[in-house]
Amino acid sequence: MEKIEGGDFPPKKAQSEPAATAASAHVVTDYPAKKLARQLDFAGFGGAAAADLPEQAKQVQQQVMKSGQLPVSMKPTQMTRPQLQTQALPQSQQQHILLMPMQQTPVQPTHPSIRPVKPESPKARSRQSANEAKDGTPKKPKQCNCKHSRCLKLYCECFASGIYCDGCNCANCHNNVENEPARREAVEATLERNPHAFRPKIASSPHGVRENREEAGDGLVLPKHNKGCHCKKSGCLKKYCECFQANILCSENCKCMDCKNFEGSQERQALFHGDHANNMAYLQQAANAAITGAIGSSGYGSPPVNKKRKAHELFFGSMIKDPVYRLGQLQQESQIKASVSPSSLSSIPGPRFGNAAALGPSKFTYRSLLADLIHPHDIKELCSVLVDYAWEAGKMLAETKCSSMVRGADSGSQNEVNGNGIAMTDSRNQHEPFRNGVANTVPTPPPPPQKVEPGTTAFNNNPCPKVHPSDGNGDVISKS
DNA sequence: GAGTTTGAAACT
DNA sequence: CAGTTTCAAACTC
Repeated sequence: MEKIEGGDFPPKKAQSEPAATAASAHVVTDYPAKKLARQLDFAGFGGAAAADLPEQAKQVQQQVMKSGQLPVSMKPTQMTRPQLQTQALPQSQQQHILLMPMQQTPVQPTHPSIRPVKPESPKARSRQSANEAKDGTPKKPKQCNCKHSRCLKLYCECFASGIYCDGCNCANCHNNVENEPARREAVEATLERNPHAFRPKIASSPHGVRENREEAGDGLVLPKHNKGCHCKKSGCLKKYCECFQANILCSENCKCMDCKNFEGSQERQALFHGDHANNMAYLQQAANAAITGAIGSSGYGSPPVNKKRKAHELFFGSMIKDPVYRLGQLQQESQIKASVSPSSLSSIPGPRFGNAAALGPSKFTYRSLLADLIHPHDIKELCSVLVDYAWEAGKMLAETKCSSMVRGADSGSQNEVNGNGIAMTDSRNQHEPFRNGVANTVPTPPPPPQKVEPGTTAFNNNPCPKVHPSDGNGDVISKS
């Protein structure tokens, strides 16, 4: 029995039909007639209201509705970090950005949700680089393998990310230009079920993306899963867990069982604690994240965790079992360490070092959108240069300090940090710039080394409110 | 590569 | 809202 195209959605075994043959005129008839005006909740992360969009955006929408593609030349009126990221994308990636059907509402082409890196789906991220051409040419960030969803449900990473399937291994795909009407209906249906369906899952804060981790002096941003995970068996330490996959700690939003994805978890630490001091993958990863952070990552953004896994393996080989994951975790810690003064570190023993994840937003991204533009050796060179400069600066500052100490005034400046976040009085840091993995010298965003105060939001936000065995009462470190 | 496990999404 | 089913990714062998 052959039903009208789309009439059997979800398509039970209708995979014989050519994906691209469906005439857009009569597609998907069993979707309830939804309110077409509904807009993707891209604004959920601070996107402008539709009415606020400039005329330019409307023109963009019109263009997109015609082509199904986001004009690369679009000029955002309010450049935000995600926007910058989008613009920084190679055109080959941008071409895959597509806009959700919004018949009456202008597009918000600059919202992170429509970035081609599929920030929304951690799953998508883990395979990102696996889809890069061997020559390094960036290709579609991911390839789904959907068989039954026609790539018109959130099961499909492409669909969930707001991009067309292209080169995927999916069957009976309707997530393409040829089936735009069907796709549009699917989007509407999805939004009907969940207005936030296309909203990023990982937020830098409960209230959305924030430009800087120290924004408004509110301490560090603590990214967390908007909905939280519901893991039962994975302990939230496998990529089944969206939090884990996004490389963030489980939060109070989670309803997981037997969660081990919390700071202080020995199981979690066991996953990424290892000899990484000279791990090039780690170095590259951290640098990558640092650059991303500097360029601008919206927390949810790319945590990209994994999908660059294969690329990393290509670059560095299988130095560790799961380099990407470990890298992310390691880098997370190293940035934390780098951002905290040595004295505060030394006063906090090991795993009890409080909410480490809360201290550093590093987990935001493991794959910079510039990753396709900046090669690892570039990063290495940059790091080398920075190391040199940091070294020189450190020496100069140390000399200066010595001078002032000789002059008699300084009685104890052990906690001071230089502009690069390097504790100048800590000889270990002076001589081992990469001691913590990467480093103090990785080009981290300008924000000077902040001294993390336990009283900050980050500290007060126990990522996992549940009481964990190894965490005692899940308390936070009290500075006093 | 096939089969299993897992948890989100979809459905009832 | 809770329970169940479906789905595709992650994982294992």
